[in-house]
Amino acid sequence: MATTIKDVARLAGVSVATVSRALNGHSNITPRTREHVMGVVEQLRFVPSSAARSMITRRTHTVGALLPDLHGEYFSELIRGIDLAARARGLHLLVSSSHGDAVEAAAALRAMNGRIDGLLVMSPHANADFLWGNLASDLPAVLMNTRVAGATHSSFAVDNYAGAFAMVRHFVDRGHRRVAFIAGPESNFEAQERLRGYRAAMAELLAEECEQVLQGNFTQESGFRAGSHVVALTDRPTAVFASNDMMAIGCLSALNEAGLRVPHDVALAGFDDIPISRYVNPPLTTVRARIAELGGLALERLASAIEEPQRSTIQHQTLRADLVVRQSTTAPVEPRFLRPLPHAT
Amino acid sequence: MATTIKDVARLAGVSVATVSRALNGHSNITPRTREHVMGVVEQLRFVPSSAARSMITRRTHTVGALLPDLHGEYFSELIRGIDLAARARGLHLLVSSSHGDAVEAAAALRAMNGRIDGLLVMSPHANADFLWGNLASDLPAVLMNTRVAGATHSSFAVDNYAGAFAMVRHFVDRGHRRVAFIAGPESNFEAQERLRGYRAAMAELLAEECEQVLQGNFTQESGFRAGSHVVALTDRPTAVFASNDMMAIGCLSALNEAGLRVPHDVALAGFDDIPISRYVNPPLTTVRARIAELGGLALERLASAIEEPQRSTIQHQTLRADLVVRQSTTAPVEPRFLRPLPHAT
DNA sequence: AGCACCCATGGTAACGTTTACATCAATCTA
DNA sequence: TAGATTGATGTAAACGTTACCATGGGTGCT
Repeated sequence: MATTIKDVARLAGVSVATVSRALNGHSNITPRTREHVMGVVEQLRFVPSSAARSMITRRTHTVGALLPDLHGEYFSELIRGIDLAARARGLHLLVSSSHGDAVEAAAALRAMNGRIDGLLVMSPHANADFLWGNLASDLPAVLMNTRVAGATHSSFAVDNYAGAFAMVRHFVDRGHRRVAFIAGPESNFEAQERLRGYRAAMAELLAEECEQVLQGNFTQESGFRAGSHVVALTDRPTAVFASNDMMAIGCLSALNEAGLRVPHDVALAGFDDIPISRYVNPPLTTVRARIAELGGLALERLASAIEEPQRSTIQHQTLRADLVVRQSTTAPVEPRFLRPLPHAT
Repeated sequence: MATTIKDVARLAGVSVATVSRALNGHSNITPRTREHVMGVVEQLRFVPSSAARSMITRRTHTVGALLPDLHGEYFSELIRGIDLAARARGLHLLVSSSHGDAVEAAAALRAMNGRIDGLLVMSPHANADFLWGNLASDLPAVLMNTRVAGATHSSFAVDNYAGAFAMVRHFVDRGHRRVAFIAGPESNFEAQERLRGYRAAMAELLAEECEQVLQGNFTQESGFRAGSHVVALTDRPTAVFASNDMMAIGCLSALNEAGLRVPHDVALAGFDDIPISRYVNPPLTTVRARIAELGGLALERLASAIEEPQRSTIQHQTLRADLVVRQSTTAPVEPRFLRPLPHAT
């Protein structure tokens, strides 16, 4: 049988209220009494039941994270950012991912009800109806890289559109004309935005050229397939812009296997700047999405929305997505002649 | 104000007990009544308070995961495996990571107390004393790749020792004599085991040669540094065995920048077989650790320990770690000759 | 027809905390 | 010195659910 606050009270010779006050650091208690009580708490290795506690305080000190399929460094970065910020705030993190469809995601959301004080959402299934239908109306929530559902929730997003646009501009600046694009999953909001940025840039900067969009789903494997496809094209593009780094790496592998060298034969770029991108060969030009920061900021915002619901207003913040130029798009120089990389941080 | 079971009972014209029975699928209730009640539940969008529920049932339907710093694909794979298995069992997942030291980890553990029905542990700080001192004695726990603390908890582990041994044998079979090793963090149990495997194999298979161990901490960056170091060595090793894939990839990058080609000039291998390993250039020879499977198995075991504590015995299971030979250690062939050139015309 | 039994349902006591309110001693003020 | 004030502590009522026990209407058996 677990020890309860009553056991502590009895052994310490005080009332349960006093124990509670000691535990919660209330001011109206003698330091002497507090020490004494805490001593007994230590002795009994007592830990208050968080269930009972959160039943009455209506706080769980836990936030949920509704995430899409967890794959690759993108998500370990995201979770890392969230977890770090959560720990700093003394919040626990309940993760839920891998929902095949909206029904599953909805079920996951329902199941979280009552277990969490707030919710971070990054889900392809998340739209206005979905959230409205499955979220307790008074549950603070912050959206990440998700289709903004009216103005019902705060949101943070990477500027996928501008990032993609900038990348195309980079290619154009370097003289490329035939720039292919490897798209992400159609249902994914980020993928859509990146595609939109690509299309807009192509239309504006290379009006005479046709856009060329290859299918992909953000996995390395799909990048590999797209890469194989690029190789076989009659009018081969001189540059390939994969809409995330994982696909770029898969694509790179396919190009290499086909004997094409990057950037000599084909320039290649990705999106996200996951940590590994610096270390592939050649180092990958990409757009820095600062995923961990995104997660951290979203959590901070959520935490303050939880702490003072009245003061917090709905805000939408967009994080700059900066171009990170590395060798996969720069001059075809033998690696051995390159200077040490000026590593951007 | 949130709706409670009483509101449902009142509106449905039944007692709270009946509503509870309907919700929990008890048998002693008329289908007709159940339907009626569930109708009202839907109508009111009622979700039972899990705090109140777990207070009386002493079940949270949540498992905790105490993990080390989350970095890279290793952890996204691990979490993915755990999350998938947890979802299948209807369990929630509370993650806690990024603890700088044992004190922080202990605090995290304490804080989880009462919130979880069981715990998965993968932590460099976890040893017998640590667990005994901070874990409620009746909390089921399963260890993953962690120093086995007596026989107090079940555990799952990758056979790091055998995997490392096999990799050295692979190098030796291919004619290498000077095989360097990039170690992981000293405090990390897996790193220790891999190092031990390397040392044993060197002693047994290459008795005349000296082992050569370079420092590392499992990050790409440390692999990069180790790689730079390798380049500068007077008696350069012909093979480098990085004790995880991330470091291998970082090392590869350093070797490339220095103008050394893999596997032509130096053979290179990693450990883990994270998904990206297939897609680097050249594809990385490694040892498959099946991380996601490990996480899934550990969760399954934990779940059954939770469900029938009396029947579950303490077991230690070791997962085979198989060699995966790719091009980073095989014949020095120009990539361009590996496949017939598919001509783009 | 009468009796025993079953089973759906209702009433209510837990579960372990926090918190408003009551109490009481001690100190301060006039 | 008496009354007011402060501040520490105790008492008990919540919080929302489940589980035990009681109840009573219906069914089956003799």
